Amino acid sequence: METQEITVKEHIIQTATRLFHEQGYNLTGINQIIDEAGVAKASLYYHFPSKEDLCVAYLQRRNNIWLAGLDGFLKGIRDPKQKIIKTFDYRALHLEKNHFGGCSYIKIISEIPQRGEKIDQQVVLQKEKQRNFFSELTGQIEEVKKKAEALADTIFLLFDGGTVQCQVYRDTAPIETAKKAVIQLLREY
Amino acid sequence: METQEITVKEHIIQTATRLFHEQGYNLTGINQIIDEAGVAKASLYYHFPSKEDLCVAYLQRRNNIWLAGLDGFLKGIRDPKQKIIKTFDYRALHLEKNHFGGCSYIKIISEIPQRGEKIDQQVVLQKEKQRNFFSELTGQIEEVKKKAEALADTIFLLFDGGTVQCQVYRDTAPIETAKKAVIQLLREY
DNA sequence: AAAAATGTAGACAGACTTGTCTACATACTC
DNA sequence: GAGTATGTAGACAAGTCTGTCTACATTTTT
Repeated sequence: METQEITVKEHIIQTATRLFHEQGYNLTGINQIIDEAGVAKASLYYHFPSKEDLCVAYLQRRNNIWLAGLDGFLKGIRDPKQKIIKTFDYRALHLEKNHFGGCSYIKIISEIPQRGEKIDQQVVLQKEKQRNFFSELTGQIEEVKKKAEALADTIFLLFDGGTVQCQVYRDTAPIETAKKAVIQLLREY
Repeated sequence: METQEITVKEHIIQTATRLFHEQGYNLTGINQIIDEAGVAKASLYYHFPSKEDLCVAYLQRRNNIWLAGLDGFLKGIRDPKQKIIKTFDYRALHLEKNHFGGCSYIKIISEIPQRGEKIDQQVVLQKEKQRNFFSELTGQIEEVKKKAEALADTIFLLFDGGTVQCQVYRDTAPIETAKKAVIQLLREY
């Protein structure tokens, strides 16, 4: 386990991530996951008590990877305004790479309507993390201090709006439009 | 048939609408629809060749009702800017009434990943109708003429962003924030 | 060397799914 | 009055689903 970097558990999550995102959660069966991952069913249920728990792990991991990748993409940029704008470029690349599958979190709560349960809680948690990313940056813009939270909210709306419309139209145009709107918004300060 | 206003077919669509929106498309079975509608299975398949076709009918009907209801809500308002702003108020009411279930079209393409098929085409069609609603109004704002399309795009981004975030947070706050951003945007002209 | 952790392979239960089919009833049109 | 359209009731096929279980293999830790 220490010798090979990728464990069976990790391999299961990676396969589940791909399938959940490409086909959706409800249309992806446990049997397909173990087939494509090349593992035994007992191995999946050894690491994850249920499909629901596997989904929670997928949601956590996905945002961690997104935020880490974004961090690398923004490396070297100091200006918080530029960081915000560049985040939309990263989003465009990410959406294209993921075949315009949309936002994992919005997708999953569209499939799983039971509110207050594990998956729902995880979605709210991860979306809050995404919002906080923007509000930390708007808080660093000197001229804006008092309106930092409201500005972050508006940027986050454009971010999610762009993401879901890219999903609908299978094109990066909406997120590019969102980026332009954000640039305009930041120019006011 | 002519005597009673609500036909069996209509009753099926209404029940499907409620269930598709509350539980999601994939988690709602044909059997549940006919049980709750109180109709026979053969009646459903008499009016709709398949579940997919029922879904298309649901998507069409839903936007027609939304746009008709919106039209009534905006009756008496002349100023296109005010119409746009009031649309966000109507959206808030609508989302609350529908228990923050989000946008039917974004939900359904999150569940059904097969692009290019009937349902997918219907989603793109209805989202285009929604976008056109805004672009017709921005086209009526005298001062803005040349930027009308770009302005409509930004408003539509805020509209969808607000809608999906209301779904995540089960609160009208995001669509209210979107409304404020739109007001700010329109003040520039 | 014994024990615990982690793995494979696949049968099985019980419940669900969409769509087809038979058999029959009612209502409206010609 | 015959024919068509629309309706009910429910069995059925053929497939899917999640999760449990048995039986056994390999690796790691104690």
